[in-house]
Amino acid sequence: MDVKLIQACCEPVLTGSLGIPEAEDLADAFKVLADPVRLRLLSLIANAPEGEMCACDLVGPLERSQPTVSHHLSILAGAGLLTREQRGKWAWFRVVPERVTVLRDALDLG
Amino acid sequence: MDVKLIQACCEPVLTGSLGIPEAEDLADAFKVLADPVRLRLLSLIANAPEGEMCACDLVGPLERSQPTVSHHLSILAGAGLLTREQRGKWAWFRVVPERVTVLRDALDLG
DNA sequence: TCAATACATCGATGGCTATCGAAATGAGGC
DNA sequence: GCCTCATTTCGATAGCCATCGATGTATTGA
Repeated sequence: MDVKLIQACCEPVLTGSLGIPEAEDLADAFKVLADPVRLRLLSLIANAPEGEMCACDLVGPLERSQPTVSHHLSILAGAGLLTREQRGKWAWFRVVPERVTVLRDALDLG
Repeated sequence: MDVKLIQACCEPVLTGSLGIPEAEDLADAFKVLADPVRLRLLSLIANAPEGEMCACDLVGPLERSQPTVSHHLSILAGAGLLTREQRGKWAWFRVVPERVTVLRDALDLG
């Protein structure tokens, strides 16, 4: 995947005319959300007790191989939807709600 | 594409634990938005003078072939994001804002 | 009835991506 | 310096999807 940082780029889709580059950026951003494994990763991490989770505890619930989970975590982090913090040999992830808000705002109505 | 009707299915991603089927439905819905041509179609139609546009006036601005535009219009209509009305030999499309809202709500924060 | 226009469908193709096993990287502990 | 464990990266594969040309269908007007 084309892991590009999600940024506010434009008026909401329905209230302003969307240029070609803006449409491509937005489409890339939605592409990150267009996978059930990534949506569940976001959900699991956002609802974790301390708002964070270790990668080691994410493989089980998702029923995917460890490399696959790592792949999706890296896409989410690359888009800025997750932060990654290394503590010893474990990697801990947190959701960045502001990034989700950017996408939500793109769907605002006039 | 798996053109499935977009429906409110679940708690927002970040405030409730997302089950497997709900995650798949949501991912399918975001997949519809994850294409620059479809985003520009939504934008063009939503910002048209009367809130509607004829398919014949959409091919030009998009710089895609007529079959390709027709393909994307059918995916958007299948997802319920557009309505299609046939008038004589022309097909007119309108945005259904409530469907967009369903996706926006899925991105609400706790 | 015929030609022209608008749009959808079909079939094929090229590119992208999710997935996995295997190998590499890197951090702790002994 | 080794060994182990967590994680990432690599290479390969299978399936999906955007795209287009060609064709089919329907409507309008001459």
